[in-house]
Amino acid sequence: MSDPATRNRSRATADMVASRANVSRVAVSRAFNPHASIKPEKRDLILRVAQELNYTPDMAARSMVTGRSHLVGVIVPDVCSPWESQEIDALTTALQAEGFATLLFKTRTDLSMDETLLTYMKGFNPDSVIAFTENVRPQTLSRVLDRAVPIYVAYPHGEDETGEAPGPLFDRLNVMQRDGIEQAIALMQGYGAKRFAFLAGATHSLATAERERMMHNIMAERGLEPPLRIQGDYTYDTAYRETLNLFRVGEGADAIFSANDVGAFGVIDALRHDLGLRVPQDVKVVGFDDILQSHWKSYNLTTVKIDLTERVQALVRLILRRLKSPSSPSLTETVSTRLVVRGTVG
Amino acid sequence: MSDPATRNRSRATADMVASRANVSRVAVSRAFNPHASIKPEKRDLILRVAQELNYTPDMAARSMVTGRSHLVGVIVPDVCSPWESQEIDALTTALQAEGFATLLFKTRTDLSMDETLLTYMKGFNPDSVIAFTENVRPQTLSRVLDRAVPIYVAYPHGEDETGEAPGPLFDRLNVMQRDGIEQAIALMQGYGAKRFAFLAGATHSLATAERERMMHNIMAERGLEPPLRIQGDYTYDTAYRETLNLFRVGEGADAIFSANDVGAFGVIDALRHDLGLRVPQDVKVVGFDDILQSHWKSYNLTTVKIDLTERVQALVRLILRRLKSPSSPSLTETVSTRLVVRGTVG
DNA sequence: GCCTAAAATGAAATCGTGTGCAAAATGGTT
DNA sequence: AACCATTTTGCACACGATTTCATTTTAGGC
Repeated sequence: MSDPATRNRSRATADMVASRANVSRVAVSRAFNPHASIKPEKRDLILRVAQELNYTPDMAARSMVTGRSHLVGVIVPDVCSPWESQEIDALTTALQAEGFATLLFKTRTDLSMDETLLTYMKGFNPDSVIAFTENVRPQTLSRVLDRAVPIYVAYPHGEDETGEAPGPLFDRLNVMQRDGIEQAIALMQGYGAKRFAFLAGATHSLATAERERMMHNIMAERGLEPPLRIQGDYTYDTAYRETLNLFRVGEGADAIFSANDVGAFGVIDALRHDLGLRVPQDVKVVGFDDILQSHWKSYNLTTVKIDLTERVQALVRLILRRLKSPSSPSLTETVSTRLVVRGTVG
Repeated sequence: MSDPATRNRSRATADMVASRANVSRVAVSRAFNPHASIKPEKRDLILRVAQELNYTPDMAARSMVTGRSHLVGVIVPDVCSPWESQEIDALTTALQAEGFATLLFKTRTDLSMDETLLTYMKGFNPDSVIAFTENVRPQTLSRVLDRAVPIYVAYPHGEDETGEAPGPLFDRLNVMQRDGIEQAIALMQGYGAKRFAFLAGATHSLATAERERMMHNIMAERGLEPPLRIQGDYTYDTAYRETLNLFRVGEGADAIFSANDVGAFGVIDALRHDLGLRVPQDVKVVGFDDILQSHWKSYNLTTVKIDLTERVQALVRLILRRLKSPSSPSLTETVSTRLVVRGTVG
């Protein structure tokens, strides 16, 4: 009864496998490590016995000694948002393929609990952290987490109000937003748009700020007057409401560029179902992201596509490279954008 | 230089905090455990020093001795699916509030890699596992994972083709699908629907099977002839295509009940944009789930709502109760459904 | 100031694994 | 058969915490 193999009903350990296979515990460890040197027949035997006992190496114990948890922390404000859920989906798939598991955390929209959340996450020792949110500042991330953890912020980093740059330990994932935006404006202009409007995302978002700035630049270059501005927050409901406001109180527009697709849906529905305007005949609409819903016939949205596969692959490439050589200089990957033409312009 | 507090640049350990605060490592451990007995001033000192050193207890080390990883494994086929992403969102929020982190895994739609995935997940020692998928059979789950891990399958368990029941260790989360379905049929019938059709979800899905069975029962009770059947797979594209097929090749229908909301969107778009039929005047449509997109004006879908908050709270309640008393008899929580009336029936 | 019950303390054992290192086994050559 | 190079093996330690348990300190009542 003192045989470790039968002592306990809970998880099997390497010791149990060892005693059952008449080998040392070290051999069991080596059998599960592809690079370790162990006689092939011995490894086969051990793996067979391990399977019988339903044994799997304990990641927690393993991570203590190797220093690798095989966990990647992912921070998101809303898993429900189509774009974010698609990013999480693609990322989880890619990480899984590389042997990492996704540790998912949700931030609240207010910034109050940031540090608590990050501190909690830190306890799990993620090998890397990816923040799909602008609710957490990069500076806070790098302060709370240990500097040894590679951090990725899937948005333009920018400097915050303190003027402090994120520091050299941040690898960058650039999205060449300009290409797609330029194509979008050109297309709308080509179909005769005169009065442009920009539907902004959340106020503190750097991504929407960058998109807006580029739109201004491009329009100036083309001799167009600056666009009107609608303050949104990336949600359907706000986009809907503020579009009504623009056309009822304000002057209206004949071309609306939304900082994201979901916002564009709100714009379209407000125009069609409440204002009695036709899209694209009366008003042209372009979105940003190209989420799965954008090809649904009710919207059939012309939009600036960020290639998600390309983006996630670049991200994973950055992570793996950084984990392999933690002190190498800061890297940058660049992802392109391009306009996907559907039915909301002309 | 041998002072542990300054020895290493990486994560701070309890030892470093201890030596810096002139206390024993045990005291540090107790300072972070709310129930431990330690003099308040001492705890305050330790917590202050810990904060200075940016110390956080290592979950991996902690879990080895306590046996609790504070991880909950979540298995999902598609994070992008609106319903599932909303479930993950609500669940992650609820789990976070209870001190658990979400460990997210994606299954492939084919069943081939099941065991590999589960085995991998097992290595992380999740305290509990929730499968939002029918791609993994409960039997496989309980076989691969240790029986000590409470498993939740967020779908009707049913018996599989082997006739083997999942076993007594599964707590159950029942969804009272009948209430909502009955209301839906009554409403459609009240508005004069004569010829019903059911848009089924994926072929192997037990949830869609149950919905279909109930629809049949209810219609029989009301003296209605059995509905036509459209084979879908929960996706928009298939729903769209098969609806076209039903009306072009088949006889058509004037009331379509979809096994999920996304499918209903496909139905609506096929009717309106391709078949030139009006919803709800010519064809009435009801969905199932009530996802966030269902109130969008372009669809404004009448649908059977599963209360997500209620459902997730029940799930978390089950998990916590099971973790507290692992050997208590199998529990069942029940979640209601009800019809949300919008604009696609009358 | 003394006695007792309760609270606080720290040394040592423990959880399950990977790794450095020295010893042993193996295989191929002369 | 003796030699050397290479592979394989196992002991002992490390990782970073928690938890007994025996001991010391504190607090409270007389």
